[in-house]
Amino acid sequence: MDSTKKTIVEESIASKKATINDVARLAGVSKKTVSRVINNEPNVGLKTLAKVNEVILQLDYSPNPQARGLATSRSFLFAMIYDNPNAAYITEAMYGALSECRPNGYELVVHPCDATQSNLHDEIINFIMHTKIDGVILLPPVSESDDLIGKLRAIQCHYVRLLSVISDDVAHMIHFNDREAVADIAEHLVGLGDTDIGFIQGPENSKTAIERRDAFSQTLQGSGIHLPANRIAIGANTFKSGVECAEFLLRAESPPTAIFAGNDEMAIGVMVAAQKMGIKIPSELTIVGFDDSPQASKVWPALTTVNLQVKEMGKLATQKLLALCNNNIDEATKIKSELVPTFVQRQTTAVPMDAR
Amino acid sequence: MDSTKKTIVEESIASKKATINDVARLAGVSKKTVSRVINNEPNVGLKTLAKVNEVILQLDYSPNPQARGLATSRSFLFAMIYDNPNAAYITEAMYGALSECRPNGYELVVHPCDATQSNLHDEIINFIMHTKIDGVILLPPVSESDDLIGKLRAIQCHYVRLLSVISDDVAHMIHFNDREAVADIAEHLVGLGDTDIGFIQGPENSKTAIERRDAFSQTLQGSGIHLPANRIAIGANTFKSGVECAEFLLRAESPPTAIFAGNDEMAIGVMVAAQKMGIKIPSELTIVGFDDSPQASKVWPALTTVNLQVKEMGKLATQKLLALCNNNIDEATKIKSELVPTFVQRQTTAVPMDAR
DNA sequence: GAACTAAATGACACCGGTATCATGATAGCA
DNA sequence: TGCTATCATGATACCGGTGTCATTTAGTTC
Repeated sequence: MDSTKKTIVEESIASKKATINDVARLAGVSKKTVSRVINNEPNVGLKTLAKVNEVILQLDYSPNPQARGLATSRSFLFAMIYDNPNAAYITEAMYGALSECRPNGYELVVHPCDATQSNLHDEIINFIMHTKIDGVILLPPVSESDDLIGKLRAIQCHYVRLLSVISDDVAHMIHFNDREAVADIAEHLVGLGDTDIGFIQGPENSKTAIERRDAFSQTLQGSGIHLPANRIAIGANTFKSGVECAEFLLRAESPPTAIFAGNDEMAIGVMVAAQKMGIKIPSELTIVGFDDSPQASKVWPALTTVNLQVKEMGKLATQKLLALCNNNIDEATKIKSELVPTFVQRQTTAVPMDAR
Repeated sequence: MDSTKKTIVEESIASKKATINDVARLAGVSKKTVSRVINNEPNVGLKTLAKVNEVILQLDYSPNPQARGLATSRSFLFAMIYDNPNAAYITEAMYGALSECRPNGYELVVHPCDATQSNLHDEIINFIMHTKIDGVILLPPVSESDDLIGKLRAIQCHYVRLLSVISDDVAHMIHFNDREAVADIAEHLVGLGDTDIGFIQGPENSKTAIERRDAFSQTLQGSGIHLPANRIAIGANTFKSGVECAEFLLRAESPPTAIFAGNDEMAIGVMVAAQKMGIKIPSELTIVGFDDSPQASKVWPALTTVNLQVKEMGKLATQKLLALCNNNIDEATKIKSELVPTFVQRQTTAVPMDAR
């Protein structure tokens, strides 16, 4: 009764969300003038500006996104498109993106997809056409497809891709310098005194995976260490493949003293495989991962890895997207587009060779 | 040159997204009739129906969501609101929700939030008002707040909450039967022969955490086992607090032989703490978690836990939300609203007491 | 075949913004 | 003082759908 009454009152208050006409009437101007104020258009008198802003505040007015979208054929929606099993990676990127979306009146729609799907690209294009998404952020590995980018260009959809290899102009890309990070790892291992090192790479069709392998091999080469083919195992960036590849490498007659896995998932697989086989970490086997996933610091011993700064990437990508949507390509170009991952030393590389 | 030309042509083709007027003209009917067809309204002639559908297919027409939204004051957007550090939980829930959103023409917006923020609820309400979100899915623990629900009701926003404790009508809630799952765990431990058991609970202000503790304590009681206060440690559902609580419990003069942690994060913390202290799992310490997070199967030994079926919850919640948005409360009520988590035995509980 | 009912369809206003263009006001300058 | 040039503002059409209500068409009934 009392509560019912209160609810009704509250509803009636809440539901009377103010429109631009309400603001215009109360401020004694036309709705076009209110529109000017909302969009920071020039040529509004100072007194008018103040009055309109006052009324906007008073009515807690905010423009109807649907109406605005209809008039301008925009949706004020960005989408994050990913095909990536790493939940932490995704949520981090989302946090970063949202930190820029919200203050600029955009919302973020999620669009996970299945890379094995044959018509994947068309499905994505369809999604964008039907929802009128203003721009998309592409996470690796789906960001690596130039075919998809071509289709996005064709429908004039703004995009920014997160990539480990430079393959677009800087206005449309955030690039994390994998080579440099991988070099750090190689040098770290060399510094520990390891000379017989195993490597577990990601899938063959991933540019990132190949890039990491080549950078690793080349840096080792620079220190006079050769990475032979039988020390390379090809995984699928999954925990299970990490276990399998580790078993393969560690079952060799004289196994390597260190293993670098192309991502944390696989590195943790290596740890589990080693522990099952009774191999002590790090005194008998040094392990390095890549990603700094949350699990890396939640295993024992804690995993040495590389932090990709995914949140920061999501943030920068969104800044670029916002610039692109305002047709300000210059600005999009100026925004930082390269991040250097940071090396994170933990316990899996804690014992130098001469102390083992 | 050639490529430029091609791009322009593609653009011109792509940009001429058909409108309802195009369909109407080509089908020789009024746009209102097309609207009827789109919305499955009754009273459309069979021949007309066929013709319109044919043209729709031919033009690859789909209605403009902004225009539709403006006319009906809907946005065709759902939001997932969460304040939960567990990335896997979130992405699973998202997958489940999306599997229902997409076929029904809805998109999913993400809205993480910060529980420590003082004006959290108002911020959420603001978000919904400004974006005209049609309905929200609330993940725990933010789903536990009745204050927030009251505010949602006041602005007439549809919602469905994921909860471990029944505290709403079934049309607005998916309930996972924690008590039953916790009872399974308690019985499992008793079955192993453990009688001295430690418990790490989540934060005091979480209903779920309290629920789990009470259910655990009561089930043990039923088997004649008492859970004394000094065997209970209060954590924060985080890895770090799991480590700390484990250290507290295991440093006792005669430590428990088994520990049940209120979630996997903390359970993995227990594992790391035990391993640091040189305690063997499971031969010297039995451990059980709760959540079946991806990590649970990626630690060694693999963690015994409980699978909450989060994806399924996201799916069911969205089904209810769709029904609610169609003002079909009956249907929303009928959709399954209770899930029984499934017990997942792995290696951390592999050795019965008499074999230790 | 007239009268009546129900089904099928269309005309038109409307949702809440933006874009275009016209108009009024103000200031600068000859 | 008169005449522009520029700034400030408003009138009105429009974006692409949906809701209301009037109208046409087809089907019954007697």
